[in-house]
Amino acid sequence: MSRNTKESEHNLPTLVDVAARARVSTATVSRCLNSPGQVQERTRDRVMTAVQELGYSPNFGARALAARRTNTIGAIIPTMENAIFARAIQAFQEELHASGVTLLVSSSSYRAEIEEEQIRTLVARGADALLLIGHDRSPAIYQFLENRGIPVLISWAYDPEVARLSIGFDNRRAMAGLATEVLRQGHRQIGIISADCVGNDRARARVNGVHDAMRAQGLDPATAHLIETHYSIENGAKALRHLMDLTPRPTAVICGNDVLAVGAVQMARELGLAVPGDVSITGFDDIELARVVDPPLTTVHVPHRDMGRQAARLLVDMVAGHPASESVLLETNLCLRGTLAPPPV
Amino acid sequence: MSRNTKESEHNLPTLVDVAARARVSTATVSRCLNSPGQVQERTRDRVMTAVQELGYSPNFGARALAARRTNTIGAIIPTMENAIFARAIQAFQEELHASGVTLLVSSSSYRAEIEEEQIRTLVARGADALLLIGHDRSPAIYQFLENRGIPVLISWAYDPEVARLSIGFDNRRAMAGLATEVLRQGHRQIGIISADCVGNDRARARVNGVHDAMRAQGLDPATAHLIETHYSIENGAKALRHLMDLTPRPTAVICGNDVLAVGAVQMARELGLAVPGDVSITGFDDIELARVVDPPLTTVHVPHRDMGRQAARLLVDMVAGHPASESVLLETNLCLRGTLAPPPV
DNA sequence: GATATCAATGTAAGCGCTTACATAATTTCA
DNA sequence: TGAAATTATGTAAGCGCTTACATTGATATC
Repeated sequence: MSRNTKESEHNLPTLVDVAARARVSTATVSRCLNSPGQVQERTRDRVMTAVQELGYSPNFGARALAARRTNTIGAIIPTMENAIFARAIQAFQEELHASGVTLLVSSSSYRAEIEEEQIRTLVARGADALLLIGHDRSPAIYQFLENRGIPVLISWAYDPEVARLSIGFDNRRAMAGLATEVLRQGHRQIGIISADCVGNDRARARVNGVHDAMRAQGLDPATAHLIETHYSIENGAKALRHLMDLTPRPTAVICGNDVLAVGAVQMARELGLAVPGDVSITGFDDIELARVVDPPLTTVHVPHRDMGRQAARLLVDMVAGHPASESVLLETNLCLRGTLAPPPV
Repeated sequence: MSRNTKESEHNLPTLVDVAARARVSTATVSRCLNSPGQVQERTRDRVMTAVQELGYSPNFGARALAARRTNTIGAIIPTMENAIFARAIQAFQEELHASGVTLLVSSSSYRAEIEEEQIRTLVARGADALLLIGHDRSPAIYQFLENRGIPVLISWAYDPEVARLSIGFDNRRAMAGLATEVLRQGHRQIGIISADCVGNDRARARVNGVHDAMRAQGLDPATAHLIETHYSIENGAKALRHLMDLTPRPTAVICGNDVLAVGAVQMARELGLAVPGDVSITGFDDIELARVVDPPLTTVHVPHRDMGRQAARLLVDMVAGHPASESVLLETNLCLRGTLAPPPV
């Protein structure tokens, strides 16, 4: 590229310009900006005036290059379109902001290869640490992060089996709790609508949770009909229609999240089935939708906002060299609402 | 900071390391990475092997500094917690990704001063262009962006009065259309629940739209009771309760968005009022919630996803030096659903 | 009054990369 | 076969900042 050639070249003011205008060295300007205490008030005023007059603002790349840190934390979530991530990330960002840290977010559309690419991009951009969702990803990428010394915090999952530092809830146990309640109410024919379990440890754990509960009641998990699909209201609806065509027909449908469950509830209504009279339906997450749908959804409440906030604090500490000694387990609680009742007689 | 002193110092491989290992110059490595065509296959293989073996990945800051561009576009939205922004941003990102551009998003919590700070941060980080929501912001910040030669696209708004390039819909006209329908059905006592109009041109335009429709029917806009509040289901509910205490009581409540409207519908139910039998309620945006609530919300459909996608294309063109010649107007359409009916007799 | 101490500022060496320009190696063609 | 044209690679000068270390000048201490 030709330099200083294009007419459109915008020559932004640099530290040197500010220094010249304020009649000080670049070092002094830099100090004014980074540790104002070190410089005399008279000088500082002069510098700040020059900064104002020139409309100077520091170049992040240069700063990162010279200082070797960015005060930036990256997060990669599967999608912004699910309120749970939006909510957690919002809290995460607010908390980071309070610590003077900038957040870089990307979403991977639940695609592993996109996520990997984004991890590399964020690292290249100098993210000091990363927040990721769930454990499932290639060892290579974990190795990459380790080589680079980038602290990583896994969220949305708490799995005692995995050593990696994480903050989250026990998806399996939480779902087992809900399923136990479903069984307690007398259901024996169970349908499950889940996200794709491959590469999604949270989804898998939730399905396993249902199976655990069944086994505990002496039921064969294999009798639960499982449908895997992408998270969306529409897919939840389709899956329910499919389940309702089965013989014997499930009297309770346990969904991997609220979005699927809402779709299921709507389809049930469309099919002329009463919820929970003809079929019980449960969700997971407790998003706003859950209370808006009629009847309100029986689901598992997950403290998303709290998770986001705490994750921010943990990561800031990790960057500062004080990693938490162990993973953080958050509690979920059952929200028994209108969509669950005993099976029809 | 002491260099090479801390034991924890992670010395990442640099271009120089790769060059040494592949026995070529740094220029060649750089070329392999940026314009592989320029380098002979044999050499390239050697370089790529070295890159692999060292686990090299380029330093973004250094690259931006040297190349003077970042292939990054920034976006600032009011909040991630409203599905409309999440949805648009998702589409925006997908489209940018296809053009090899990285997206940096922040959310400002609807606070002007936070937004300004974030604009400066994004610019300092080298964003090649910016996507912003709505027109309302200080002239100083527009000046700042102009000085820096940063292309800006305003979204969510199309206001023929404003010269700035934008993509969006005519909030005022769209809301006037909905309000006209409300009036046509016979409502004369109107309540309005809006977001805070100060600093929010979209909210203001929507309120004005209602007023326009009233004037067109020979009604005095001052008779419409306006409540301004933050967007949330809860606030929508509170506002409705307030409106229902008024004498004369509004027979129709026009809400600034679906979130408020959903809150209003729920509160109506709580108060034992039938919707739309006792009171009609309308929203704006057509988010998923609108169809989930019972009865489904009469609202205005806005093509969020489409707006995000097109915004990405426009911005990529702007960065490439081909700015669109004029703002893009997107069409909205009325969704007449269950919450609107003639007033009780 | 000379010296030690301290605060304020300046000097200049990089940080890791891209790219204009120089040079070397290869191909083309008279 | 040799000069010209073409292609592949190397050299080195920055990009805009931070910061270790050097310098200066003022104040405190003997």
